[in-house]
Parts: sequence; structure tokens; C-alpha cells
Amino acid sequence: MPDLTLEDIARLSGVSRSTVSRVVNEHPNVSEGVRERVLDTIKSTGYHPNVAARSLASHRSWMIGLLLPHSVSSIFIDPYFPQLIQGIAQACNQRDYSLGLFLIGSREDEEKIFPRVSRRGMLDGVVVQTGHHGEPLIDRLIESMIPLVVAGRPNSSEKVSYVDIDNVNAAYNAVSHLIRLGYKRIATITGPAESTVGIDRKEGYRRALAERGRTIDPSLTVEGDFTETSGYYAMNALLPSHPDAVFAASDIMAYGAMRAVREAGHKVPDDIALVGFDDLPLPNSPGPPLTTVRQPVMQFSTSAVEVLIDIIENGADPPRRVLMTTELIVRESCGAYLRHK
Amino acid sequence: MPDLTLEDIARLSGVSRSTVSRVVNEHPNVSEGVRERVLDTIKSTGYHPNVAARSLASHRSWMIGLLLPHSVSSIFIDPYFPQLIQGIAQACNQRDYSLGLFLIGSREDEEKIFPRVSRRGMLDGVVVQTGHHGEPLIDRLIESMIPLVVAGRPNSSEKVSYVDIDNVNAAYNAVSHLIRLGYKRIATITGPAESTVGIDRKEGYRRALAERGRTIDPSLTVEGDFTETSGYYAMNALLPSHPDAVFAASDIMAYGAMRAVREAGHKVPDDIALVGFDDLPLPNSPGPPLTTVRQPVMQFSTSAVEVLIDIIENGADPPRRVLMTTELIVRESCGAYLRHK
DNA sequence: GTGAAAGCGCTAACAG
DNA sequence: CTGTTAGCGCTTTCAC
Repeated sequence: MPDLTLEDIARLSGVSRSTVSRVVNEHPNVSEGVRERVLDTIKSTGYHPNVAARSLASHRSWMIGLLLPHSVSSIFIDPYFPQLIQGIAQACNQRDYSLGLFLIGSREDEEKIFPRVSRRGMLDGVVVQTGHHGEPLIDRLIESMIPLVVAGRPNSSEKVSYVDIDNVNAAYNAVSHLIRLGYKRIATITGPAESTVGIDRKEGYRRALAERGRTIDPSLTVEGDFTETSGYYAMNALLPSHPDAVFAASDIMAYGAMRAVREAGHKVPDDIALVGFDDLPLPNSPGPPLTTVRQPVMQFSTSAVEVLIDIIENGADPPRRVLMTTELIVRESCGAYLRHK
Repeated sequence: MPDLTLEDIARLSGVSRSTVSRVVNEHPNVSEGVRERVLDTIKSTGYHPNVAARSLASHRSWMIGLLLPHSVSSIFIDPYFPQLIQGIAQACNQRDYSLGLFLIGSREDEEKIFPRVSRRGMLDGVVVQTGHHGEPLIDRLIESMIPLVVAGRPNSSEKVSYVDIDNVNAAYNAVSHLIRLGYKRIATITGPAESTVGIDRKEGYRRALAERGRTIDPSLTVEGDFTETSGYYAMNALLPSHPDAVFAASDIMAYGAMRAVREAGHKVPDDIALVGFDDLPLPNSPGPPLTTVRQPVMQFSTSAVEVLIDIIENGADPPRRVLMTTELIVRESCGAYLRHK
């Protein structure tokens, strides 16, 4: 199948190149008869327009990029990123965009990738995952003027568009649930202090406690890094302070905590209640079903793509902000059922 | 930063467009002085070539596609795919290629994606994951003449290039290990019968047993689908036949089996030994450390990209085949340490 | 409604 | 070693 060109199709259907281009792009000004004729020869020849030529002429590539900074090996142990990738990929398909995936694992990666991404021609826009404080990538992207949407709240409060879930409220609700259940010494295992998710979920915890006039006991807050192991160690660090409930900033850390609780000879939720965050499908999850905050990752991804396309088509001003609400999924680990008996 | 063109750089450095093109593409025929001058103005202006124009003129996009067929929601619960994506992405970076990711979840997806992928202009080549029997995608890709490498052994024994791990031998070695340990009733939980991985690993099991003159007891083979749940049910189905060891075609299924064993009141490895397959990092893994076959996913990915680039540069003939060896990682679940006491 | 013509920004012979 | 000249395959005014 030698690659056909517009020219070929034009000749075969006895019209001009422009006309074929019009029917391919669904322009209104084509008579029905001609349209059908052209469509026929396109179908019968299996013609598809050359993407590069089209991009060059139209300044649109119909491809968007997904940038994942700091993608060290461990990043894919967290179920969040596969899920995000899948969501973005699906949303792209939906809107007839292709997806370019850029995993940035190091400074060199960033240097290699940045030119490809920032310079127009390959990508119409990018969605970039928020990373840690002081990460210059997002600022560089802003400077490059490429249509941009940040997945997650960016650390710097720039005039960027972003889509995020309402982490503060989500954590607030989770902890409030624990308070309502009557727990007195509610601890939290946070995410990394440099990450916005970590910060926001901790803030929600703090706010829920403060609002009921509880003092915040610093010994009841331990930092984790979203890994199972960190949850395990955090829980061990918490144990001497005798928490009766723990809000973990991710399910995986909650499972780590659960393991620590079990090894210490205590039971979840009887001795220590546990609430997690994510509710993403995990390959295997031991112990009692986890009460957790459900993140709408799929809607989140769709929204990010929608916003980006909106920016591509209508410009970046004003910056768009969308905050998605979460849902507390009450299962057994928080002891709600226990208490209701 | 208005997008600069080759022309601009040429004017600014007082040379012709071709010369700039030459230094950008590292052609040898440029004098040192000129090269430096041009490089300087490129650096100072922050110029980057337009990818679309370059592709159009050179018939090379420096982008390859990764196609994942049948990417239903559950596919990302398996740690294999994230790992594969990461490996491919890294290898692409290494070789200065970009990566286009195409998740194909349905027939409509395939129809949408196929033209974008098959028609030259966007992609220089694709690596496609093997799916199930009767999947026409790979054949369609072959027909389209796009440089292609299959990740995993394709079902149809076409003249395709592929990279695979030696599943038969891997399974053979795992089961042989169990035989050497003295187990008499060795069962297996296979992958889906339509998948080549499933078929090959089962064949290795069969071969190991046959070679020692063991009869294959059909009640000791149960099919799973690589999910934890399927491993759990498979083990329950196996229990009445009293296996003393089980080879599961994936770690996740092994964990499911472990759960079933535990619930039945038995212990791993004391009552039933367990060997898995994959050795990929899982967020949380209960029970005794799993003896398993380690898949070299990263090398595998690198190899797939290397082979694809080789094909892009040197043609698809003859078809390349690479088979990677695996390693049996002996931990506790197989009872090797127990038996050595 | 349709065609002609001028690019989009770059590469790649071909001269010199 | 360097510049000139054609395109690559498509979109997009602008006439008709």
C-alpha cells in the first residue's frame, strides 16, 4: 500500500486537492454529490492524511503530551499513575487526540524532553503532573507559552490552569468521620511535606480537629512518602503515642500501617481505626476492607484533557481551575460498623 | 518567545539555511568556526527545530508508538504494564525518540487509532503488545508495512519481529525446582488459555513433569486470568486434589492462592509450597516472601525499542527474534529453606 | 461550491 | 565546505 496523497485522491475522484481537503476536514462548502464521490474513493483506497504535513500546514498536531516528572522506578508502584495515564489516554481517544507520554526521571531527561515538548509542532498542549516544590519544569513550560494544564494544584500559585481534587475537604471529611465515631486520639500519616497533596491532606486533618476545638498533638503527625514501607514505619513511630485512630494520606500507607498494627499485636479497627485515601484498585489487599476517600481519577483525567483542549482552542486566559469532590467510602477499618452495634 | 525558524537562525548567524540544518543535524561537512557561530546563536535564541516540518521533509518523526490492545480497566491492576510502559519510555528517551501511547480498549478505539498509527508521518514504528488469539490488530499492522516489533510472542507465527522472555524455560525451571525439592503433587494455576504467556508457561510446567516421567494429572491444572481473585478461586478448586506445591503463572495469582491456602487452614510453604512468576514490585504483599521467576522487564523493554529502531533504520528483513532468559528467585514460599534444615 | 496558488519549516540533492 | 533549489503533503486564502 504505497502511501497515497491528497493529490492522488483528487485525481482519482476528478476534483481538486482543495476539495478533497475540505471533505476530509468536514468543511461545509462541498456539494453532496462531490462529497460522496470523494468519500468513496477515500474509503476504497484506504487513504489517510499524513499527520506531519497536516500539522505543518495547520499548526495543529492533534496530539497532547502527558508529562510525569520525577518518574523514578518507584512511581509506578503507586496505582495512581497507571490510572491517571489510562484516564488521560481514554479521554484523548474520545476527543480524537493522540497522546505523547513523557516520563521525566532526571535532569538530563528534562533537558532532552523539554525542547521536544515546548516547541510547537509536535504537541498542541501538555498536561503536567505536579511534582515537588522548587521544581522548575512547570515554570519553564509556562514561559514557553505552550497550552498547559497542571494535574494537581501547582506549588507556585502562578496564573496556571489546573485540575485538582479537593484534598483539603476530602481529608477534612475523613477525619470528621473519625471524630464523629468518637475517637479521641486521631493521628495522621501524611504525604511528603514538599508535595501539595501531602500539604493539603494534612491541612484538612488539622482543620477538622481545630474546628472541634481539639488541640493538635504534634506527636500524632508523622510524615510518610506514599509507600507501604513508610506507612509501616510511620505507624510504628505513632504507636508509643497511643492513637486510637489514624488517617493515612494514601491507601498503600494505610496498609503499611495496618501491618504495623497487626505486628504490634493490636487489631484494626478494634484497637486502632484506620482511614486511607485513594480507593484505587490494588492487586491484593490484606486485612479488613479499608474505609477510604475515593478519588475520581477517571473524571479527573477527563477534566484535565477537556480543560487543555479548551485552552488550545480558546486561549489560556482566564486560567481555568477545577476542583473535584471526593467521596468517603465507609467500610470496616474505621470501626463504624463496630460502633453502631 | 516567537517561534524562530531555521531561516532566522541562518540570517542571524550570516549563513544559509542548509548550513544551519547541517549543524543542527550534526552533519560532518561544516567548518568549526561556522559551526560554533551557529551553535551560539541557537543557544542564545533558544531555537528548536519544528518537529512537524522536519518529519515532513525527512520522513522521520523520531517518535515511536506503544500499542496496548484490550486495555480494559483491569489491565493496570497488573504491575506488568506500568512497568513495560516505563521501560519503553526510558528506552525511547535514551535513543532520543518520543513515545506515543495508544491504549486500545475497544473495537472503536482500534478503528480510531489504526489510521493514526499505520499511516506514516506520525510514527516511525510501533511496538505492540501481544494480545489474545484471533486479534487482528497485529496482522493489520503488518499489512500496513509500518516498522513493527511485537512485545511477547505473537500467536500467529507470522514473519514478525518480536521480543519475548523465554516463558517455557522459565516455567520449566520453576517447576523443576519444585520437583527437586521433593514435591509429589505439583499443581499449576495457568494464565488464560488464549494468551501466549499462559500457553507457554503451562507448556514449561508440562515439560518439566514429563521429563521426569511424571504423569500429568489434569485435576492439578486450573486456569486463571492473572487476577488475584482468579488465583484464589483456582486454589480453592485445586485444594480437593491435595497438591503439595503450586506453580502460579503470576505473582498476583500466587497471592490469591496464598489467601485461599490460609483460609483453608493450611500454611505456606509447610503444607503447600508456592512459586509465582514476575517478581515485579507490588505495593503490598502479605505472607511469606514469594519464590518466583524474575522477569527482566526493563531489559525487555530496552530490547524491544532497540530492535524496533534497528528495523526502522535497516528494514524488517530478516525478522528479528530475541528471547530473554529469566531467573528463579528462591525465597520462602517454595519451602527450600524449610527442606534444607 | 470549487480550483489555483502560496506557503507551513525543514531536509536533501546538486552545484559550485 | 557552503549556498541554491526543489520539494515533503497538507491547509488556506483568494479568485472565479
